[in-house]
Formats: sequence, C-alpha cells, structure tokens
Amino acid sequence: MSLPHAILTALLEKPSSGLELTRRFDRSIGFFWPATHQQIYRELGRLETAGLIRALPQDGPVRGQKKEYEVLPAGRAELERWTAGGDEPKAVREPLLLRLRAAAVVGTAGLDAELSRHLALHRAQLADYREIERRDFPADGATTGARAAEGDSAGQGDSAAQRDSAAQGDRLQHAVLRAGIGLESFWVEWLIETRAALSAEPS
Amino acid sequence: MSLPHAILTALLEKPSSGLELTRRFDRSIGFFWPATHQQIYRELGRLETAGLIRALPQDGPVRGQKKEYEVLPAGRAELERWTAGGDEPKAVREPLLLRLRAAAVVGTAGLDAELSRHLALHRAQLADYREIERRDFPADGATTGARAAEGDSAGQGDSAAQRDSAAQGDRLQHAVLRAGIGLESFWVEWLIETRAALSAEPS
DNA sequence: CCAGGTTATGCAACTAGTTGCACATCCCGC
DNA sequence: GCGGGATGTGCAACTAGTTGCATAACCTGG
Repeated sequence: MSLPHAILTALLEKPSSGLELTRRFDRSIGFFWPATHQQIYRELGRLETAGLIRALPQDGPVRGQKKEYEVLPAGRAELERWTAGGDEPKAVREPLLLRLRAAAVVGTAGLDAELSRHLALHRAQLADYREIERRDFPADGATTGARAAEGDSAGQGDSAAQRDSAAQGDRLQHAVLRAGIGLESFWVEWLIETRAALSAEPS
Repeated sequence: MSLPHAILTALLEKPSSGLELTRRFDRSIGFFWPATHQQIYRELGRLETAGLIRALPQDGPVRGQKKEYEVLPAGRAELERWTAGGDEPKAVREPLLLRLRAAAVVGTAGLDAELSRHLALHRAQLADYREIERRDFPADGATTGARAAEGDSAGQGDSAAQRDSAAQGDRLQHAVLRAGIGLESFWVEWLIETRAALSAEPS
C-alpha cells in the first residue's frame, strides 16, 4: 500500500502529469519503489476519486492529452498520517539466494555466469548512485546549499524555520541515497567474495 | 515464480509434510523467501499435479492427516533447469525509504521512533544469523566438516567427488548466510547513521 | 468419555504488482 | 497534407503473495 504515498510525495515536490511522474520515478523514487506508467495512471485515478489530488483544469480534448495533477490538502494530510505511522519491515525476497541454495543441492552449473551478470548490474547501479551523490551532495555529509535530488520544494520567502526544514529535507534525501549506495556496495562485495569462494579448489 | 523451486529445494534436502516445510522455511529458506503454510499447501498441490513431486503412500484417513512429499526425477530436473537459468535482479522495494522521502516533504514527525524500531528488529535478526553462523560454520571461512544449516544431504557412500560437492554445498550455504549477515549489518549501520543525522542540529 | 488445546491440511477472497495491448494526439519530414 | 514515430493516457487480464477462516484428527486432563 505504498504506491499512492509515493505518488503523493512526488506530486508535492512538483505537480505533474502521469508520464512525467513515470519518468521522475525512473530516476528517483523508483530506485526503491519502481512503478510502471500503467500502475501510476491507475493510482492517479484512484487518488483523484478519493479526493486526495485533482487534475489542473485545462481546455481541449481529453483523451491523449497531457493532464497535470496537484495534491489537495486532504492528500497532504493523508501523507502526513502515513509518514508518522509504521510498518513491519517486509522480509527480503531474493531469488538469487534461493538459486544458491538450490545449487547447493543440484549443482552449480551456470551459477558463475549468473553471479557475474548480477555483479555487472550492481556495479552499474552503484556508479549511478555515486554520480548522483557527486552531483547533488558535493559537500560530502553536509547541507551546503546543495539542492536535493529533484524536488525543488517550492522556494519562496526564506524564514529561519524554512531554511532549517529545507536543510533537514536535504539530509533525509541524502540518507536515502546513502542507503542505495550502501546496499549496492554490499552486493558488489558479496558477489565478488562469493564467486571467489565458488571457484576455489574444493579443499 | 520462485516458491515452487524453493519448495523443491527444501524437499530434496529432506522429504517433508506441509507443516514441516512451513517450519523449516521459518528458520532457513524463509529468511530470503518467506512463505505461509497456505502458500505452501497450495504449491504442494500444484507440484503434485504437475508430476514434480509425489505424496508418500500411507494408510488411514486423509483429511487432517500428515502427508509427506518427496521430489520425483522430473522435479529434480526442473530445479536443475531453473538453477542454471537467470533472472533480472528485481528492484528493491523498501517502504522505509519511501517514508523518509515523504518526511523530507511533509515533516519528520514520528520518524525517529520508526527508525529505532527497525534498528531493534535488524539487530535481532543479525544476532540470529550470527548465532547460526557460529553453530554451523565454526571454522570461519572454512569447510571443516561443518554440517550445513539444515539439509543433511543424505550421506551414505563417500567418494572423492561426493566429498567435493558436499564441501561446495557448504560453501554455498555459508555464502547465503553471509548475505543475510551483510544485509542486516548494513541496515543496522545505516539506521544508526541516519538517526544521528536526523537528530543533529539543523546547521 | 468428552472438552479443549495442539497439530495439520486446506479453500476462498482479497490485494497489489506485472504484462500486454489499444488508442489518441502531436509534430516532423517528405 | 500525410505517414510514421514520439508522446501520452488508459483498460483488462494475469500472477503471486496475503488474510481470514473452516475443518479434521489427535492427545491430554478432568
């Protein structure tokens, strides 16, 4: 039940059409909550029906025409409610580990190829994340004016409180990114280690 | 589409009834591929229909009576086929990160409580894994006669080839366990770090 | 001998993500 | 001015995991 909240978050950062959302998902929220355009359209429909978002008025034909959505107060409230709440962390579900377990029983044919394929993918993803970090958080652990990943939280007047909360927003976004980096790093290391263990002489 | 293969693996390690499988899942395969007893029964039915496993013959009434399954040659073949193949690694789907992202927009109320709850859970899981490692792989990175996590791969006659493949099975099982340990370690570190970043004075 | 908890099997409805496809509009080049 | 790719919206069917519940056998204590 997280997709609607992912969408609300994205729309608060910036009102968008379905396809724009899809694209922004691809390079941001989608890293830890992927969604296809079909899912997004379906959910936009539901959110609109539920009165949490609305389509910005516009003219001309409807079908095949860009349609922008913005979050209504009820939507923001719902997102706040959800954010404050909690979830059981849902269990890992990792087919690769399953395959290793199976290989322990029926043999390791083809395993190394699969491991090295995964290694390449995780390395690529890690490089991506590092690039994003370099771009968006250049001052390492700091909040030095860096504008966060994507959502420019509608910057007007600039009270001290607003600056503080913007700084904290940055910190949170950086934390999320570090999670991605940490996870990918872990997999890269583990894959290297495991391939080595596999190819070692049976003692 | 991994559950049937998880079940085949478990059944190859040791023929079992539905409930036994459920319990073994809870402390072994289920760490990276959780399944409820309902899922398992359903899948056992399908696998039997498909001719990949069969129920061991027994007498007496059927309903509510223990029923053991074993893997047929076709099942083993299917598992080998699947193991040799590959998957795209499916994307991470982590609601906690989503919540952080949302908090960056609507405020951090309740966040720290949630983070510390997760921290406790991951610490507990990590301790569990470490305990299992201590028990099943005492000689650190080695294969010193340690009997793997659970499946005692039906040990009779003991050719050199069999010893080798048993050693490799151990190594694989250890690799899987190390993945669990690595992942939990990562989360523990990240959660500590992130809580610190959150509570720091806005600069 | 029977009430109540434990073990065990299983169905059905629901939820959410995935896949495949349909169709409209726009715009660019020929 | 029109054919075709890019952009954009959307439905429908499918798959797989989740939740809730029904039911049977067995065992133990009163």
